[in-house]
Amino acid sequence: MLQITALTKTEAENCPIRQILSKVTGKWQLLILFALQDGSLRFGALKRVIGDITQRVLTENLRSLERDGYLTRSVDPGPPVAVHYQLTELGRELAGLLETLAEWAARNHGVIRKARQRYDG
Amino acid sequence: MLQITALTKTEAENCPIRQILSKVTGKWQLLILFALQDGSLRFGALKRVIGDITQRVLTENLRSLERDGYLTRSVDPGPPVAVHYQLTELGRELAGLLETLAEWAARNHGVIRKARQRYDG
DNA sequence: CAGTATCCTTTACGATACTG
DNA sequence: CAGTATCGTAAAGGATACTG
Repeated sequence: MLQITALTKTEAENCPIRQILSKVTGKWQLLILFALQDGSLRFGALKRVIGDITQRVLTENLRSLERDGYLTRSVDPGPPVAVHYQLTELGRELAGLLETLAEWAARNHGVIRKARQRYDG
Repeated sequence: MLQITALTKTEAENCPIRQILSKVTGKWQLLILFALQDGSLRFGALKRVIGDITQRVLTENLRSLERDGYLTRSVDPGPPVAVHYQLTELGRELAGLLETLAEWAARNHGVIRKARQRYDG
């Protein structure tokens, strides 16, 4: 098992596990992976499914996920052009793990909300 | 299952699952949970174990995790004072799930690094 | 349709100094 | 020892306008 704590600043920057986990960080990557679990989607559809993401941010996050190999981007030159995004096997694996996390969150959100109220009071 | 996509901006802000997952977001919460998995630690020890976190940021993140009920803070008034942080059952559950994720990252970081090189080239 | 470009705000984080 | 206070930086994100 690789070490991810007790690291100096430069070690931490080069830690591959931290780099990967930092991708799950951020509001959007997880939601994008979820949205693509049922099959490929075009840019516009993806934007509608997620709902509250801007075009610029969606593009940014798609590029980042594509770079790491979680999804593929394929252009069907029209006109009009149609760009399809689809999870890779790696992306499906990660999406599955994150879904476990989301299900846990769904089961426990009541408890957590109460904890917050207690702390704030 | 609660819905976490296709939400308006205000729905998203009130989505309990998104709120919980946003806690895993950020560089530090996950590392703090990991550091406390083997038992309680004092503030200073926790800081040393993580290595590259500042005092201010550690405090901030500990308060946030305490607020959600993932850990408890107990003060042993000295002098000198000693403050112990310890995972709750909820915290241990979350830490376990995140460890699964970290192990997956450890197994796949080679593949991901290669994907990045291909994309950048 | 699927983006870019620009500008702005917010949030996280870092560095350093100080304190009961 | 375990913080708080203050200041500054950087990255993420939001809003809006424009384009092949």
